[in-house]
Formats: sequence, C-alpha cells, structure tokens
Amino acid sequence: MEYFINVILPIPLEKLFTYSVSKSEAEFLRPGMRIGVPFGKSKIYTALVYSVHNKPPVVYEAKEIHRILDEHPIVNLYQLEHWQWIADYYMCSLGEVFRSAVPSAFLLESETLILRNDRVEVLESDLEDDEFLVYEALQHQSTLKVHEVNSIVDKKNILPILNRLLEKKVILLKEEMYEQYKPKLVRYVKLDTKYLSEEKLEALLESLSRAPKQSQVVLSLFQLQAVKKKPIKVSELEETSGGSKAVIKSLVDKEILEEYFIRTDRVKYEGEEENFALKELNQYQQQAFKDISRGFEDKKTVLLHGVTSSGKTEVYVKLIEECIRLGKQALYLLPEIALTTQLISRLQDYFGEKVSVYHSKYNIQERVEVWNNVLAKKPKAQIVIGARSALFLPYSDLGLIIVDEEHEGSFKQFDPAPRYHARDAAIVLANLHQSNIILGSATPSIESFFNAQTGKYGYAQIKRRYGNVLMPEIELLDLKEHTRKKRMKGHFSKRLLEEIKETLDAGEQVILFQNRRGYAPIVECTTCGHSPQCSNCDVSLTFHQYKKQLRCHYCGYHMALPESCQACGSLSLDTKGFGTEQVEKELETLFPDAKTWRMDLDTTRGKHGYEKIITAFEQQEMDILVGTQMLTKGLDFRNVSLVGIMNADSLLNFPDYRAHERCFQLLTQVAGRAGRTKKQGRVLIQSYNPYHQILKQVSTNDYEGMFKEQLYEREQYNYPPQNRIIRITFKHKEYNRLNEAAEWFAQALRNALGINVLGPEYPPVARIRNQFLKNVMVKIPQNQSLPKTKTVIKRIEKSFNSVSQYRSVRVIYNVDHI
DNA sequence: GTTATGCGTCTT
DNA sequence: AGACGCATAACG
Repeated sequence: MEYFINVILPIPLEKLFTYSVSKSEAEFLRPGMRIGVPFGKSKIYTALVYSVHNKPPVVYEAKEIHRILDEHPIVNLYQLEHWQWIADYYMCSLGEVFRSAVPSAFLLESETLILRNDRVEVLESDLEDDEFLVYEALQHQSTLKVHEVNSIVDKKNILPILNRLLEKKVILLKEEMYEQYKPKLVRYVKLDTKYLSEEKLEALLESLSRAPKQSQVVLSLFQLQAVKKKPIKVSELEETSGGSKAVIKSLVDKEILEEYFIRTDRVKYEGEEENFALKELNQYQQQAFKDISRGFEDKKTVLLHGVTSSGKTEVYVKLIEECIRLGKQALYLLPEIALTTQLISRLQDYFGEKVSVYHSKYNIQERVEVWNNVLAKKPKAQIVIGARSALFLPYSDLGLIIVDEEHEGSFKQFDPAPRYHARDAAIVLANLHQSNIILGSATPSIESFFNAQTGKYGYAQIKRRYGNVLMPEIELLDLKEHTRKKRMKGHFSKRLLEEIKETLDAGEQVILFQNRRGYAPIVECTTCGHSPQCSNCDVSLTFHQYKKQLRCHYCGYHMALPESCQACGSLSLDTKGFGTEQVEKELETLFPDAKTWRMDLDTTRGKHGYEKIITAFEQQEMDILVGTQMLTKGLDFRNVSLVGIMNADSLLNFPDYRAHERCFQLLTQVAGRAGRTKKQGRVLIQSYNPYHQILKQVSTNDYEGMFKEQLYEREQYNYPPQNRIIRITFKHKEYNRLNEAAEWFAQALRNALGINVLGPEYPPVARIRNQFLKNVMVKIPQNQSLPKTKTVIKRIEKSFNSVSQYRSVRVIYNVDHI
C-alpha cells in the first residue's frame, strides 16, 4: 500500500499538491499539520496537510516530503472549512488564504547555503576575480548565505558565479529551513544544590566574607526564595541585591549559583488579578440585551444599533460574561483604528488575564504565542480582541463573536488576496461553530440595516446616550455665504472661531476634523500651473511640511521640495490644498496661546505614537486636536465640548456609490466625540452645500431617513444590498496591451451576462508603480445566482489566459468591493 | 509565489 | 559567437 498526502501551498494556485509519504508518516500526519516539501527545482516550502490517502497520482510521480514540522495540527477542521468558504466566495486560492491566515512565522522558507567543498584541492589561479572573493570568504566561515555573496561580489545576479564554482567543485549548495519563532527565554538563578543545607550555606557565606558584594547577592537570593517560593529571575536578583551582572556572573562561574532558563510568554497581562464589578446596565441597555438574547435564540445574527456613547461596550461585556460562563471562547473584532488601549484596558479590568489581543502592530513572535494559546484553548486566550486577522485564530469552541463598528470599510481587506470582509466572514465562522454573533454600530452599514429590516438579522437598539447625556447640537455653516460676506479667516469661518474661543475660555477642549482624502496638499507653480508628479504613478506628489518633502502615497517615492518649478524654472512655487498641517498652522496664528496638536498618519507613526497623543489629550496637556479619520473611533474624551468639521464637501463629492453613506457615518461618529459627559456638546460643520440632504440628516440625527433614501438610490442603480457586485481589475505595464485585454474580457462578460457589466474604466489613479490599471464592474441582480456567475467569470478567465498576449495581464477579483 | 527554460536582442 | 534580459511555463 502506498501513502500520499494532499497539501496546501501558500501560493496563488488553485490546485492542491500531492506528495508521497511512508506508512508511519501517513499514520502520524493529520490535516492541519505543517510539513516542509520540495517544490520546484530547489526550494523547500511550508505546506499544510489537507488530506491523507492512498490514491497515487496518475500523470506524474509524487515527490517525497522533506520533513514534518509539527507534532500536532496547528490548524483545525473548522478553520479548513472556513478557509474553503473564503477561497470560494472571494475567488482566490486556498493557498492565499493559508498565507494570510497564519502568522508569518509559521511559514518557514528554505534558504540556500553555500558551503566550501573540503574534499577538493583548489587551484587559486583557476579562479576568476569574483569566484576568488567567494572562495576567500569561505576560508573564514564555513557557510555563506545568498545575500552575503551578493554583497561580497557586489552584484545582483550571482547565479553564474555559483554555477562556475559548483562546476569547479569549489563549493557545495544546501537548502536549510529555519524556524522563525524563537520562544522568549528568561534567565533565572538558584543556589547550587550543594549549598542547600544550613551549615553548608554558613560555610559559604564565611568563605565569601572578603567578597561583600557576592555575599550580599547570596543573602538576597536566600531571602527572596524564602519570601516568594517561586523561581527568581536574574533581573529581580540584581534589583534587590544591588549586585551587578558581573558579580552574579562570577558567582555562576564559581558554581555557587546555577542559572537556568524558562520559556515565557511575551504577551501577558500585568494588571490586577481581581475583576472589577460589572456596571449595572441601564434600562435602555437592558432592553437591548433582551432583544439581542431573543435574536440569538432564533439563531440569528443580531444588529445592535446604539447611538454614539450609548454604552454598547457594557452590553458586549455582559454578553462576553455569559459566553465565558459557558466555558466557550469569545471573539471581539474591531477595525484597526478603533483598537485603542482605552478599550483593551477596560476589558482587562473586567476579565483580567482571560483577554488576549491580536493585531498587526504585534510582532510575529507575539502573534505565534496568541495563536498557540488559542489552539491549546488556554484560559488566558478565552477572550480575543483583535482586528480582522483575529478571525483566523484556531478557535475550537466559539460561543460569541462581536463585530464592533460593523459599518467600517476597513473590515474589508483590499490587498492582497484574500479580499475578504471580516464581518461577513465572521458570520460564516459563527455558523460553523453554532456561535452567537452580534454586529454593533452607531451608524450601521446600509447592508446590515437592510438585513435587519428584512428580518434576516435580529435587531436591537439603544437610542439614549449613557447617563442621559444629550446628543450634541449640530449646526451647519454655509461657507459660500461666509466667503461672500468676507467672514472667513483662512479656512475658518468667524462663527467657528468664536465657538473655539468660547470653548477654550471655558477651559474645555476642541477637536477639529479635516478629512485628508481628496484634499491632499500639493505643490503648484503659480507661473505655469505645473505640479510635480510621481514618476511611477499617475498622481501628484503630496507635500509634507514636517520634512519639506514631496511624497507619493501609492509607491512611497519621495523627493526634497524643489527650489524651482521643474517645468518652467520659475521660483514661484505655492503649496496648495489644505490638510491637517495647514489647519494646525493657521491655528497657531489665530490662537497663539492654545496648545494645538495634530493627529494623522505622520504624527502617529511608531508603535506608541498614537497612544502618546491620546494620553496627552486626555490629560488635557493640549487644548485643540486636529486630525483625520482616526479621531472618529472609540475614543472617550471627557472634556471635549466642541467638534468642528472643517469642510464636509470633500466627503460628499466622492465619486462612488457609498460616498453619502460614508459621509453620514463619518460625520455622525466625529460629532459623537462632543460632550460625552453631562454638558451638551456642540458640533459645527462647515460646508459649501449646507442644504445637502445628507448634512441635514446628520444634523437631525435622521439615520432612517438616510437609510431610506440611500436604499432607494442603490436600488435604482443596481447596487448592493439588493444586488451584488464583483470588481475585476486588470494590471499590466503596457498601456495598449492592458486596454485590449480588458476590453476582450469585458466583451466576453457582456456576451455571457448581458448589460450588467460596466467598463472597462480607468480608476482615479490609473498607474501605480509603473503598472497601468483598468476596472470592470459586474453587477449581479437578486435573481441571478452568485456562484454561477463566478463560475462563468472563471471560465472566461480560462479562455482569456489561453490568449498568449493577454496571459501576462494580472486579473484581480474583488467580490463585494467597497 | 519562485525559478529554470527558451527566445530574442544587444554586445564583443 | 556569446552575454544578457525578459516572457513563459511549470511547480506534485
């Protein structure tokens, strides 16, 4: 009997690959274990076992595996099923899901090592210059890595050199796999066993009488051990004894102390052990809680619609509490920007060390630890709070999923594949686990609210703010009129300035919101109108004041601000547009005494950049905070009584069907930052279109009005939620080939699907990193099967790929594109 | 995704 | 003729 396994490789290929294994390997291996396999001519990849079987492949000879990497599966069957759904639904390969689902440290790759061949005498005169350099380096160290050879000979392509050396038998090549995850080891010390008895210890101290530092260390260790009855860290001993590292080392060398290492988790909760008492829910929260529970009983996804600051978190906490009482796991999903320290510590106050956090700011080592804790179903990972990737952890017994800020577009992964929506993938995951799932938002997405209206989802709402704080009072300011009556100072209307002054005088804080999108500050020549463009992408470079630099947001290209115009040589360059930097600058002259700070991508870089600003603002070290989107989420500032929106128009004039919904959501969320304690907050919205329907709906808090209107419009133009959309992007570096290819594909789609195919069209930025882009949008009406449509598209892609000129054009699918 | 392979183009 | 670069096909 022969044994084979089918494996998933972390590459964008549809197929599973078959390898041959021995009988004992076949008996040991189970789906979800990692193995190293040779793939292609030389490389070894990390693959995941999908199935074990006896069917030999017919058209080829299966290779043998390289080695087994796990003793137990690191991925469970729930996950494999979930991955399969994601691959099918979002039109990507299982391998792509595998690649993005597991921490990158799990995917070992082999590296080619160059070894010297000791068996053969080398005639140095036979070697060329480059070859000699490599040979010489190998005399000093036994192995070289490929990138080391790169720098030694200072060439990119070293393959010819290595081939020649291989032929002359100077070197050998070897493939090596590396484990990237290294457990963190903490150094501990104990007294060597020979000094355990009283008299031996006394004798020891006696002998150390002329080494006061050393005897002090020994004494401290003795005391520490008596008090703590736990292993003593070297760092602890240093601290309590005052002895230096050198002193401890000499004691270790003398074999008086013995050092040893223990694996520890990098991620741990340092706070208090005992739980805070749960706050009592008020009557509105309680009602919502009841409605949610009823929805859960009906096995429904429940939408929790609670106005800003209505205390949704308390309701979540109650639900989590119930879930862990049943011994099940709970997952709390949030968009990246809403994952604030504030919220995490609040949950930790309630649930202590049962809470684990998982998101992209964690390094790969920390992520492996959370993964393993969830896999082992450890109590410390019973509650996971994280961004969309936390969806992929190896849960075995989920009881509750919370998707907070459900409406956030950032739940949809844009690049690379799988382009999944974490909210929708979470609903599928909940179904697999027979788990409860709740979606929460102050401004639900049209999709979710639609599902609640049609009865597909359960619905609960909280209309009052917590502690009966009033909703902020919202005032619309007409910029057109202000400009006409010359009541503007820079970008501020006089009315807004008055309010800011009043607020500052009352010792309260101000938040100013400036949306960056569509208002990137660019540089323009006042003589010829030319503005510097990125050389790789079709965009103007944006100006960054803090480094006097021009940058491209798409490819990262940057240059110093030129002295003169590159087109006409004129010296009259003007920095145009207005971003957060300009607002901040104007404030400095308008309110020289106020402490102003800016919060955007530039100022929040670094691991704690974000937190620092938040904390400083919270502790009222500044008066005015100017910021972008990031201001909108989950921040609970007590002392903010005024929120100003500099310009609402950039949000309204976005050329896509979601612009109005997004505008409503964003403004409502920003407005919600005002007056979160007793006093009623004020919100001023500056706009050239104050009579726009959406702004009216924001100012009167008319979510349902907005919903009805948007739903009607979406229905008219065949957009979601009644219809589905798939966006297909074509990408190639040759303009003409791209156009032909996209046109061909679109025509084939039209032949098969009829009028519901739009495009191809150039996106707003039609070239990125020297690749041209074109989009085709496929709309799928309610009565048309989504899976069947996908099959049709896949079939067209197949014939597309059999046209040789088109094959090199990348085709990217985005199902439910936002 | 990576990489060896074949093909066309440019250099010596 | 040989070196080099790029598109292409295949990977089990």
